[in-house]
Order: sequence, then C-alpha cells, then structure tokens
Amino acid sequence: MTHTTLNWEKTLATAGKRVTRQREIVLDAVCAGGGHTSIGDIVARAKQVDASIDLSTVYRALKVFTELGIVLTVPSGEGEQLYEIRHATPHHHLVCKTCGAELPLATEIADGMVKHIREDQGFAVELDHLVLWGTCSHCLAPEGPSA
Amino acid sequence: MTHTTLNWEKTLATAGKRVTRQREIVLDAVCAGGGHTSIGDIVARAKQVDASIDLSTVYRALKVFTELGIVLTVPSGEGEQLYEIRHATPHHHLVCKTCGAELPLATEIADGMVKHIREDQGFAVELDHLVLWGTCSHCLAPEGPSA
DNA sequence: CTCTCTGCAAAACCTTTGCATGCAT
DNA sequence: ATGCATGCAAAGGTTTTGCAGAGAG
Repeated sequence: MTHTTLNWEKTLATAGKRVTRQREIVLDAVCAGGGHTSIGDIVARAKQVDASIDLSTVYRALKVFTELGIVLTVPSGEGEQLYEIRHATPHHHLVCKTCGAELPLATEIADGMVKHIREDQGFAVELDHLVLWGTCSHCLAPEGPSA
Repeated sequence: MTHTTLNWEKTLATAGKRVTRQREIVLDAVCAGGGHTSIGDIVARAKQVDASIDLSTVYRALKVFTELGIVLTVPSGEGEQLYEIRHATPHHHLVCKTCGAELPLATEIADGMVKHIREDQGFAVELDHLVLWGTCSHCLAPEGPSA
C-alpha cells in the first residue's frame, strides 16, 4: 500500500499542519518498508529520494504523523522503535525471526484471546497492534528458508 | 521473589563470569521492581544501596544478565526498555493503563492462541514474554480505581 | 597469580531545540 | 501576507568504550 491511498493530506490540513514535499518523502519512506520500519531505514530511504533532507525534519515529520495517528510506533524485539502506517482496521503481525517476513495475523485469533481474557480474568485488553515473533511455515520446513 | 531463589551465581560461573557485589546489587535492583523495571529505576535503586556504583557498571551488568538469560527485556508502551527477571516458566502479563497494576495472564490462554496460530497459519510463535496493555477489572468498575 | 570487573573520564550516539530563511496556504 | 516547516548547527541526554587499578577464582 502506498500513502496515496490514505487521506493524510486532509488529516494534516485539519490539524492546521502543512503538506510539504519533505513530509511526503518521509511518509513514503515509512510505507516503503512495507511493514515495520526503523528510523535508520526511513532516513536512508528519504535521503535517497532527497539527499538534502535533514535528520531533524524526519524526526519532526514522524512526530507529527504519530501525533495525528497517521503512523504508529511498535517496539521492536530489540528495544528499537519501529514505525508503521496505521491501517483502518486494527491489525496484527507475525514476524519471522529467520527470514524477516511479516505476515498478517488473523484478527479473529487475536480477538478471541482478548475475549477469553475478558471472560476469564475481567481484564479488558486494548489490542491496537500486536506483534508476535516466531518462525514462519517456510522456515520451519526442514530444507530451511527459501529452499 | 528475590534473586536468592535463582542460581544466577552458577550461571555466571559457568559462563566464566564473576560474581561481584555490584552485580548482586544490580540484580537486586531488577528484582526490586517486582515486575518490569526501567534503567532509571534500576540505577536509582542500586545507587541507594551503594552510591559509588557506576552507571557503566549497571549497563554492563545488565548486558551480561540478559546475554545469559538471567534477565530479559520487555519494550514498554513508550519504547523504553524495561528489565525483568526471567522466571522458570514463560509467563505473561496484563498491565493496567489506569492503575499500573501488573497481573499475571493465565498461561493456557496465551498458549491457546499460540496453538491456534500454529494450526491456522502454520506459524510457530515463540512466546517467551507477552505483555498486554489494557484496563483491569478494578478500574473498569464505574466508581473508578481503588474505590 | 591470572584474568575479569570496576570506576572514572571521554567518546560515540541518538534525539531535540533555536534560529533565520523558505514555502504552503 | 501570515505563520508553519525546513536546514543548519549546537545542545541534551543516554549508552558505550579505553584504561589503570581492584578484586574474584
């Protein structure tokens, strides 16, 4: 998905923010990752498009986007902050530790667990974005990844 | 639980590492939080016990502990890294956004989801430590928290 | 006695901020 | 024309590293 399918421009305008070339580049860079993108990758990708874009601009753009809910942050396994486009429906990921693939997790499964916890322990889990790590079916196969 | 119930000394020894007063203090500080403890809290607690302990020592001790699996790290909601003693059995937490309580999550529920995902999508989730955020039953009650 | 760990200090790193100019509206 | 956004440079905070001496095994 690309950012053009989002109405981020409207969101910015409504908040009194401006639509600039740099912000579009940054948003593109977040999308480029496909899934979860680190700051390093975002900066690299942005600089590739426009070498003169400043680090502080990237940080500021990301801050605006997260504040407006256009992108959201997920903690990576190693404590690094990753950025991702917020989708309309809450969605969850399975990330393969071996090949890095990011697969969607069926919403019903996650929802089922939330419901289960609610019934069992009276605790209301807010599951905006769950990321689970493990090994995908490909890499589980004896031949190994991409065999 | 205190660190004395763990055989961390043996783990260190096996790895050719040494058991020092500073490392014991740091491990104590991690335990002190009860659940997830930030670096700031760990340092504060350690300095309270021994004011001359150095920041770099705390970082190095934490690094050794996590490498040996004595301590594990969990990303907090805000991207900060939290430290926690690794328990014998994988265990999961529910953290209340309102009152901060950390409740255990019934293992069967989490395991059920893992199994479900495995059957449904062929993906093997490694769930060493799941932390879910939400609202506990107390704070869900209309009177509000600690009524 | 040997080899690791510690404290200190400096370095490296990442993120934020101030300011004058540029640009979107 | 107005005022937010940008690039630059400098500051701020956090984590890491080099080193000589102290301490564990």
